[in-house]
Amino acid sequence: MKYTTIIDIAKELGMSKSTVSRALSGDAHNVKPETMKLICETAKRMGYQRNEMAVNLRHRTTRNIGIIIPEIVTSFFMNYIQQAQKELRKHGYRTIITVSNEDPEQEAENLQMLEQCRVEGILMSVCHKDKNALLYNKVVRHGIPIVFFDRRVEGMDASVVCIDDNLMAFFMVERLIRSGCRKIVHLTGPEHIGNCHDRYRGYREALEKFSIPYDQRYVIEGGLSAEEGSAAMEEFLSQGLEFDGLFGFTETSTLGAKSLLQKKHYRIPEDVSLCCISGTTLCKLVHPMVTAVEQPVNEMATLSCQLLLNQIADPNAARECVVLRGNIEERESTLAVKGVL
Amino acid sequence: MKYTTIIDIAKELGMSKSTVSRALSGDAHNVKPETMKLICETAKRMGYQRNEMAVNLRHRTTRNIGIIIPEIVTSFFMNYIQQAQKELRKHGYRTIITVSNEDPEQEAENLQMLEQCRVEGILMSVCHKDKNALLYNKVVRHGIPIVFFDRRVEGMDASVVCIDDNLMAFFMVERLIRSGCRKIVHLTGPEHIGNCHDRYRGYREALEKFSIPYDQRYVIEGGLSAEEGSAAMEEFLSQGLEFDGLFGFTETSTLGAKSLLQKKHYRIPEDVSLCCISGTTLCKLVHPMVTAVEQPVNEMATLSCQLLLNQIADPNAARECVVLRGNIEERESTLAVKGVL
DNA sequence: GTGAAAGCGCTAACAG
DNA sequence: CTGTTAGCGCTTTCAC
Repeated sequence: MKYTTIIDIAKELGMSKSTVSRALSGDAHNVKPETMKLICETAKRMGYQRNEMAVNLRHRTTRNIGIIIPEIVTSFFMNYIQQAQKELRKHGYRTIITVSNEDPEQEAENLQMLEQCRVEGILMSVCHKDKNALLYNKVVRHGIPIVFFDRRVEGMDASVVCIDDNLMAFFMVERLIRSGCRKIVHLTGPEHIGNCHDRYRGYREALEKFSIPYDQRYVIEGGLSAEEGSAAMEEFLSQGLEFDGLFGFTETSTLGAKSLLQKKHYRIPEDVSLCCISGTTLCKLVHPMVTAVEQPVNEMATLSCQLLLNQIADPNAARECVVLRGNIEERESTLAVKGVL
Repeated sequence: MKYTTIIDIAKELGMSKSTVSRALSGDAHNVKPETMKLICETAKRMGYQRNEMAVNLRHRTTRNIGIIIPEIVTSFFMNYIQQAQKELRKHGYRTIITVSNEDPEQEAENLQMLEQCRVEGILMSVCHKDKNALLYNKVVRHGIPIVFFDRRVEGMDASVVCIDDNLMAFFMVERLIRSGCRKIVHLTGPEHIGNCHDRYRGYREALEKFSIPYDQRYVIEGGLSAEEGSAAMEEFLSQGLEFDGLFGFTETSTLGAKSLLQKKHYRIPEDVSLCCISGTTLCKLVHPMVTAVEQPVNEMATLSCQLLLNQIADPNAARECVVLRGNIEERESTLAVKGVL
């Protein structure tokens, strides 16, 4: 397998590789139209494919952007990537996607790999709120701009795009309360994810607003996945406490909890008792049992790409911290029942 | 932003760049241990990051594998990527992921981009059963092995890993029939996706086995997404035909159809009336209303990676066509109701 | 409008 | 064990 090079083309046509290079990079100003046409045609005929490595090496720039996400099971990040890729491609950038699997070490490896591929900027959602913080700073100081999205990370010299977790959580819990819930379980997320602290605060603030006493037995770590959510719910149930509402951390863990409740033949007031913050299609499918805040994932992607590109264009551009607001999804109840657990 | 090069290190230590290169690539056999140590330390101190472009250019090989998938909304492909990436990384390969958005033109672009990045092989799930077939062949003939997965494509000189759509569909529909369904709607997929023909055949064969007359009004194109599935269901309902079961093409479109039925206050026999073939967590979450064949996505990923690596190692390795079998998921019914529509 | 030559950062013979 | 040299494929001055 031998790729055709500009030298092959030059030989074939008996001219210098410079001319071929010029023609192939569309420098109409410096090559006769007929030569141009001739070269392009033979290039096509010979199946020429420009070697990006060589170009990059020569140019000392790659048009590569790295994306680092913590997981791939949630559709949120998929949607993000989809949109970001679209946006970046428009500006002639390729994307290299890497997944850290919620593991800081793997994240560090990914970061290094991206540096070795000489990406010009990085879009990143961290897997731990501070474990790799020094590393991020090192990369940024080295001149590779990073834009953080979705997951909070503190004290970085970088732009951030995220949603107002605290406020959204407050809204959600407030809704539960207004619809009659008083004993609300809160499935939090893993301690190392910054956002869950903000949501927890929102939960407490909402309770406080309505003078509902806080009981820490109602707060339980529910992980990220459905399995974890389900297990956490089981753990909660084992305490034998009464409850009438649930506010979960991820959509998936919330659904996991719900499916456990169903298995145990709990009757759930379908339209209000569960809620979570998400950015996914999942909610929309899983019939109207979950009241959710929809994360504005497209906006997040577009914005973070823009911030990154700005910073690539002008390294001294001001860092920005954009806090987006989610859309609370009102969804009609299909089931008439609205009992208690 | 200037990256440290081996020359910088060589200068710093007053030795030749070859020695530095040797040390940094761990050639312990040809460099004195102390020099080795010295070099590695200064490299670290100076923040050296090997330039992959240069290495690739020199080596004339990239350790890059391209992945082309048609869409990113279904979790199936996400799971696939996750597993494939893990597998390939184990063997020292990077992955470049591209999404075609079900658009053959974009797929062609992706293919070209991957060639320009000199990937050593491609894992590919096509977006159209024949539109780019010539192109695929061209790439393969040029010496870049492709392994196709999940989506069928005919007449390629390449390995394929897929599931037995025909048989799985037959199983599913048979189950519906055995549980009492007689008027089964079939939401097929887009015509250009090869798999849906196999599933359609399975549907017909099952009907035939039980001597249930085929009525083409019960077969309707349901697209891929929830929205499409929902719209298709609406279209079906407008015909005013009775039905008591549904066999969908994708999990998402099936769920879309279900959510429409719910909105219209249909009562669905929760545990048997709907079914689809999928490879996702979605099914598991969406309480036990969908009987599904679980696509063995991990197996598919592992296998296709292996086939690809084999072919990279030995271009003349025989092409294989592996047909996997899905697992029919038995799921307990949580709702006691089991009425008719 | 075209060609000659230098060099991006690295590796791999070939000498010593 | 280490240094010298050539060259991967391409772009880009600088001449002509």
